[in-house]
Amino acid sequence: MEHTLPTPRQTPSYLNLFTYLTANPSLKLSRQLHAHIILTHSSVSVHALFNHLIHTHPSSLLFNAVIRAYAQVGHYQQTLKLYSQMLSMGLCRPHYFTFTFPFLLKACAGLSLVQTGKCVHAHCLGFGFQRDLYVGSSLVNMYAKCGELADARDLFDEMPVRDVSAWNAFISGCMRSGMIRWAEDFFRRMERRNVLSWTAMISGYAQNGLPNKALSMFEEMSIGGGGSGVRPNWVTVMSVLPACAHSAALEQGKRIHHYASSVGLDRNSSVQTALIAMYAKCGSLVEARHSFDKLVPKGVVAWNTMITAYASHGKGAETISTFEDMIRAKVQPDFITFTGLLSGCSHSGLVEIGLRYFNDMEQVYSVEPRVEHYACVVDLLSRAGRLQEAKELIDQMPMQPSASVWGAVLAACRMHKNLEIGERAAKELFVLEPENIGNYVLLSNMYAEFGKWEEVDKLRGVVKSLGLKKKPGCSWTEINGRAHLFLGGDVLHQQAKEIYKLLEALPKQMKASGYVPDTKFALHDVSEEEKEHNLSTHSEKLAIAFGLLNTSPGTVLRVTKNLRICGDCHSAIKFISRIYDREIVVRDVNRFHHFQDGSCSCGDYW
DNA sequence: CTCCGATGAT
Repeated sequence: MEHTLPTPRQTPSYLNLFTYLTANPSLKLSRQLHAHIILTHSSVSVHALFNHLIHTHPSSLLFNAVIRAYAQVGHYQQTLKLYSQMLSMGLCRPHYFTFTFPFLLKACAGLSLVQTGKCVHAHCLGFGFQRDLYVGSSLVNMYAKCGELADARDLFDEMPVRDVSAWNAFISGCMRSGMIRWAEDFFRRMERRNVLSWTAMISGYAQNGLPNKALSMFEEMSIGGGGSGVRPNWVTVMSVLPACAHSAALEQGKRIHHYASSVGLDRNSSVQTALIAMYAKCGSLVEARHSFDKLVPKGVVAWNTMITAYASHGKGAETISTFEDMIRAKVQPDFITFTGLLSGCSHSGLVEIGLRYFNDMEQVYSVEPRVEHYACVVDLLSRAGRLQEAKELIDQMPMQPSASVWGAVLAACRMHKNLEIGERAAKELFVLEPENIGNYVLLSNMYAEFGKWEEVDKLRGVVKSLGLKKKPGCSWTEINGRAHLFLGGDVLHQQAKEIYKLLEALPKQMKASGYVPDTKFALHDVSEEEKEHNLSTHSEKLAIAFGLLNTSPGTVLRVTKNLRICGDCHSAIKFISRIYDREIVVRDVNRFHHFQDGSCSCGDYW
């Protein structure tokens, strides 16, 4: 009769477990220990037990069993440590290694330890496993995951037989290293593709900033791949949702949600978590919250997602109350929880509360502050205009300030028109990340605001000599499931005439109700009149005008911009929301703005 | 036994 370990509700005393396992030496140890690690979510008792067993019944079978168990639950350091311990005890019966090497290589791959991986590779050769299919796939995977694509390729070519896993391993390694073309090439050359092949491509596209390719690949898989019997699984769905989130493709996200429900994949908690994030990033906090409420039990990632969602939408009170709910639910926060919480305080101007959480995070919540948290607090102080305190905090940091820290200072200096500290921050940034165009643009914009055109020219020269290119601003909006993209000053659009007509009428209407265009956001040294015109053609305005023209009254407009929203546009959109009686949700690189009845959810604090 | 894996700030 098959013996089973007790469930966690009846967690055995250590002695019982020990007696139980030592009394049954013929039991399938791997399965038993594996089950125990999973059920108790802890390897502590197993580890202690193992140490006793190894002194009473030392055998390579026991080592292999535990190595396998640790590898399968992702405790890779333990996996590798046990292997070397085993060798040092003189236990190396080769025939047990058949199943061990793939696990060791998985551990090396997971930890990105290419040197250790090479050692294991040598052992594989030494024990004569170089022609084994699983060892071969595992080696390809190990080298590919560690970024050693040439070695991976050589091993792949040398395999006497290649199954679909070897192809998949190589493809996902290419994607991880950003070698999209190689991945595409191999994917096309495959004779047989399984669900992992498709998912590797989809997640690879999503993670390499090509959300549209990820989405079309998902479509192709669902329609074109359906014929060959490959259906998306929960990993596929979980991987494609960030692509919807990235491109703010709400309609497509809803369709995928619907698909997931129809095949029962929406019961998977990782899928549900990805749905929360997708809805939040597509601008629909209501649906995000709805998915969050349906998810039971909620893990730390789900809580983090909801907290961060509120933070990015500028809902400070909700950010905090969700965090407090999480604590009450006895879920241990992690470092991401605090980046969400602190940035939420920052976006909502809750300076004192944010500082209190920062002080409590280590003592009360046992989360050690990292440089990201300092960046959030520096942002919190700087945004509120407390630049001096921000500088003092930077001086007291226990680690080197990162680019994000100085980046927060620079952005706030622009907001508060502090050229002196801004120049200092920019100087640091030019050393820390000389290739980041954004910093030059930001400083240049500050010089422009101060009318220092010769400094603007100087910086422009620096940017040119470094060979950096300015990112063109663009905005897009989704109508009937199709995205419509606009560049600043776009005149090529089919409806350009109507769009410009609508926008040209705006200044008059606005001036009549007391609005003054803020030309400091037009950053070229040209006449005031021209500056006004430049402003009227910013991509976010074009996208909104297009939305007004093509949706029925009352429809919420959702616009996404690839850069930070412009200040003049911000005022104009507030105005538009009132005269056209529309709710307008704008997502920029940093956060969401909800415009309604002449005001914005950010309270002009951004 | 190997191949696909969600949440963060600036």
